[in-house]
Amino acid sequence: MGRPPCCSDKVNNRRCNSNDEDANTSTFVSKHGIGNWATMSKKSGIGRCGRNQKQRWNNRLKPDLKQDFTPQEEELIIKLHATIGSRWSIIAQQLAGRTDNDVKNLWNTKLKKKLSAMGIDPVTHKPFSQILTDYGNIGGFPKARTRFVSLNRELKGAFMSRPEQLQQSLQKFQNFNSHCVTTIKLPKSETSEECFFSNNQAPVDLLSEFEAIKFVTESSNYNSPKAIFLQSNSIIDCSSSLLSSSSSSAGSHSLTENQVNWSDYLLDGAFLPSNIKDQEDTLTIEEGLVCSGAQDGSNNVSSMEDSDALLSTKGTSSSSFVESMLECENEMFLNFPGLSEDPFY
DNA sequence: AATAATGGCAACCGCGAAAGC
DNA sequence: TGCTTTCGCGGTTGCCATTAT
Repeated sequence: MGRPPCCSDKVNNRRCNSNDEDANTSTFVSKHGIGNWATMSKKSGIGRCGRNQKQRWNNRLKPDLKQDFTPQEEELIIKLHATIGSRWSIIAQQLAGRTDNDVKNLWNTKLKKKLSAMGIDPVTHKPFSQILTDYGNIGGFPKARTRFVSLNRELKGAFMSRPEQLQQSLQKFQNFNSHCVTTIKLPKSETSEECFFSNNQAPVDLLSEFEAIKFVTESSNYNSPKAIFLQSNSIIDCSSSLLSSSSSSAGSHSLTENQVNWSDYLLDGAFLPSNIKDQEDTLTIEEGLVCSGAQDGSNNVSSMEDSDALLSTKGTSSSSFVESMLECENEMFLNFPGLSEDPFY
């Protein structure tokens, strides 16, 4: 009847680990490899729960574990967290030699505070001011938000267990994306597709694909066409150091190669002041590209002055754009029926 | 110098899904 | 098919070192 119990003896679940235990575990693993930890616990005679032994091995004893996080890794963690939330195991798999526990601890002890200090909510990756604004405006577009949650639930399985299916889905999405771009008559920059997909790229760059899905999701959110035109360059290209960027405020929009584009850590183009966001839909696609710096394929974001200048000279015809986006959205849900499902059923 | 507060890291624990019988 | 256990994951807690008062 069922498997034998792993460990029910709580007495042995001590919090401390001795060097002897570690050495014993390492010896056992080197001899027998990694397998049934409950069995290992018994055979090794350590007297610790197999589950704890495994945890100890994975988190501390494994030979390929690294010590300190680099600024690039920190940035990647922030970016991935902004996209998929606290899926530490998935995030950790993108960082060689890192454990989910390490990533989680880094986030809780360092990165969360860092973002908060920058005025960015580490949960939503929006500025606190934006959250306060939203708080007074509850009831916006729950449909789009629900879809994003649904996406997150599906991501793990899609990325971790069915790579071939993922490639197929990505190809489908790429076709859809191309069609969508054509539909809304988007002047396609040479790098725009490469940013999100590469047909020959293997293995799949997880961050890029997350960005792509985020791209679709944002496209279905009616509030920010800006996000559609932002280039999704590699995080490594984006900046060199989060640590050295304390001087780059949220309002900084003119970036050099080594500066952090803090809007990358936000969702839904949240840095835009509400008065700009409200008028944003009135931009034409071409002007949107100009605003986002996408026309030249660079990662630079144009200055607020530029945006203001454009906004001040624009008309108010937004219906064609909205219709285009709705059309794209409908087609997207035809291609990806799962997106329309309620995440809790 | 003593004590309290804080921060960082490692381990613990509960839950849900998967797997074995 | 149902029960039981394992496994993976993520949130929480405990411990220790450092800093502040």
